[in-house]
Amino acid sequence: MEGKDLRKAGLKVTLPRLKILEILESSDTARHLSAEDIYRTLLDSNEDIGLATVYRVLTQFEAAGLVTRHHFEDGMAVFELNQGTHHDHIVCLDCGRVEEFVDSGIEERQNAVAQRLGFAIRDHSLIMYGHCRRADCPHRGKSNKNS
Amino acid sequence: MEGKDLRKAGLKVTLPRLKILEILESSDTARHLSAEDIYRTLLDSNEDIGLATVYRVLTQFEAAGLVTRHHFEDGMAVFELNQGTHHDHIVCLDCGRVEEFVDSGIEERQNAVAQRLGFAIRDHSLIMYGHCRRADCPHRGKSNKNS
DNA sequence: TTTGCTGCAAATGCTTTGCATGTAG
DNA sequence: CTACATGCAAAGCATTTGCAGCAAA
Repeated sequence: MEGKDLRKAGLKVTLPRLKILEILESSDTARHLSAEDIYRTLLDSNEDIGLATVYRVLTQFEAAGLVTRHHFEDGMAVFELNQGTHHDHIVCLDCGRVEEFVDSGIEERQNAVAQRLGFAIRDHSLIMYGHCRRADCPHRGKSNKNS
Repeated sequence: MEGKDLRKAGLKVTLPRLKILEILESSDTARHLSAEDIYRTLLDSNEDIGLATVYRVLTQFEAAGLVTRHHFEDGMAVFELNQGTHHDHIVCLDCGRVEEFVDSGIEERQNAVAQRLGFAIRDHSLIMYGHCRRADCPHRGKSNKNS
């Protein structure tokens, strides 16, 4: 299936890469996984894949444009499958849930600002942090991520 | 002078803290320093202050609201003296220069988005990365910071 | 077969911490 | 004098890398 994507990226189609791709695809709700998250998921699936490989594969995927790496405030990097559409993020400080959004107005004004300051923008990152109002969000003060 | 700020923050007025505060204040152009930057500046001033202390002091300053910690893409954290006014950042990928800006339109739309998604925003971070067009900016591919 | 991939363990780089000493209040 | 600060060295954590063995094409 998505072995094609790997080929196109100049990467051999191997089990670790397919598995990791699969995990990134299947995580519908919280599609923003750290290397550790993915590693643990692999262990749970009885896959014998090392953490170093997870990092290597994710780095390669990033270089190939398959995934994007984000640095949220907690330090640990999270990876997200690229679906072509650009979007920004809003992170719940209580439950760690991540929502995505696009606001064309924000995008426009960003470009205007960049132009005014004489910058040729190559990339940008907008992340808002706050408290969501979902019923299942535990307001425990400290964030507890991964489901 | 700013010993007051320290007192108000519940921190004893010590040489390391004053010196670090001073360094953060005096860096007019590139006011976004990493712990290492500050440490080296201290060494250059023949101050005998350990790197661990720099980190401890900066962390305390952050907790006290005196400085803000930013995580730009290169991983290393940078610290900026808080001057009350909120602003976002645009970073040059070539020379590492950081410009600050505020766009009320962006702020407004951010709030609108947050409200629409049911989030109570506590904080946000908008950073743009690009190439500036300054004469003294070396387009050397890799970023070379500190003056 | 040949090149590239993997696992493991060791190394890295930034940041934090334990502990004995020093110093502000 | 007492509590908090500091310096140093060692620890911690996420991430990267070296290397010998393995697997895809």
